[in-house]
Amino acid sequence: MSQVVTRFAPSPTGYLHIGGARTALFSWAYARKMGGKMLLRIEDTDRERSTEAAVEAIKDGLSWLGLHWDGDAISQFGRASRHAEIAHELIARGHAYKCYCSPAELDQMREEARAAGKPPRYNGYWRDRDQSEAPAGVAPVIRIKSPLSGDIVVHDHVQGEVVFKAENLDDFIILRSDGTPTYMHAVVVDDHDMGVTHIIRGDDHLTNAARQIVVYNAMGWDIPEMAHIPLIHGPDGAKLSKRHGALGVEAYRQMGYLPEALRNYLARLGWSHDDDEIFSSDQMIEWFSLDGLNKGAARFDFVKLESINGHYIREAKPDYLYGVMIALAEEVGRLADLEGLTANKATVLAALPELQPRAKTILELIDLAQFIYASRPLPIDSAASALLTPDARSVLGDVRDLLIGLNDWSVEAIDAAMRTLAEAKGLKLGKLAQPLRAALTGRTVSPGIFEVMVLIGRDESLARLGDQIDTK
RNA sequence: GCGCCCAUCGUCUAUCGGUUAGGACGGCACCCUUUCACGGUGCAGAGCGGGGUUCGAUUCCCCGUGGGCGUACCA
Repeated sequence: MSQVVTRFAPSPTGYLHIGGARTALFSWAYARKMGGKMLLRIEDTDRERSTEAAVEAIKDGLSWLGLHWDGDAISQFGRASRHAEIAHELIARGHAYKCYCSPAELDQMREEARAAGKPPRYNGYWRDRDQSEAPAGVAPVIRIKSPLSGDIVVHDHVQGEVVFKAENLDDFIILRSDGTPTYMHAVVVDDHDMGVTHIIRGDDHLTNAARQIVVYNAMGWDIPEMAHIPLIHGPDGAKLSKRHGALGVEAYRQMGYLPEALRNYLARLGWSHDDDEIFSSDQMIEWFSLDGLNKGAARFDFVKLESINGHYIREAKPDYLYGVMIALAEEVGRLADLEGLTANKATVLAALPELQPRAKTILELIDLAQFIYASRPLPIDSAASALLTPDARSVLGDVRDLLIGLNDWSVEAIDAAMRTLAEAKGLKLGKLAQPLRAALTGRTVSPGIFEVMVLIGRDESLARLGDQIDTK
């Protein structure tokens, strides 16, 4: 059997949205699994809506997710002459013809069909009409002769055998009056010329598959294997709106998601391998098969994405995370954080193992690191200031006295000293630790407060403590 | 309107005729604990409705219902 060739064929009218990313992921995984190739074709025949910026956004998105395509991206628009050539060949073979109908006539046909309870379609007016009847000055379109009877069946790896009655398909346009190809025609010619063996795409194309088969048959070309995967829906079951996640993958990066987490989450939306939830790209490639694809649409769930993201943050190496934090702070314009993170690299790196289990996104990770480079006197949030009562401040005075006399500035030594002090004063450790946390971080939530003290150092710790004791 | 697709806990899913219907996220409770997380333990939670087929249906078939997609000289 020949080598497997899949393709991802987005139209560059915007960013790489989440549904497209998943389609690409499956095409990529299948190609890798089979030792084949995944090609990238930019469907830019709609000159009005296609932009170069979108092409770049799509490529960036794929690269960020680690979905590398083979060879150069192919521009569909650049192949227009080939599409026209095939359209004319189809006429020569008697499988297509020129149609001179006006838009008004077409509208009327659709109205009549609808009124008769039939699918709105072209009635084949010029199918067998002699070209000599052509009206003068009208540039014709080229339509393909769709079979008049019988069934067209799509053999789909996900949906099974899907049967369409020929009478429900009309003679659709393959070449516009301006000589440019329609999508339906260009896709077939390109997939054939590119040697695509497996088409994996959204099931919004399932009906199109039947029409495309008409073109394959007319040309006598082999029909590729097909797998129409269900679409991703929003939390409400309806189409995915922007508010519900229909964003470009770069938006996910900016929200602080790791590419490996997004990739893992997307993989589990519509595909599964037993009960496995967390897996690497390599494992996915090893396990992937078209049989594992689901038929029903899945709903996008940010909460689960966050959970998976949290997992990958916990597992990650600090230096990798540090790099992501820096890049993200820069990308989203958090300059103060970028500066603090950069100036305190060693401390941030040392703190990361404490921070990681507490963050679900990289943005949260940055927030958690702020205590390291916050400048004095620290801003104290409302919950923290509520802890700094007069009583608490006086306890902090005792804490400071104790700490000043401490020779060994380690977590163990501070811990032991604090416990002794708490016991001596008949207080629970929390009564000392919470006000201390408020004073040292300005918040009520942080890593272990003794770890914090070691991280920021003795001088800074005592200074921040002093700010709260002396200010009152 | 017409055509096509889909349907298991709130969500993502396992099951490929016989299971106490399993896992994950989320929820709740408890444990751990200087806060918050992390981690651990436990609990609640599902086969859309109705007909068949079968000794036996979540699983196969039909109807209904509910979603989705398509129906362009867009892709």
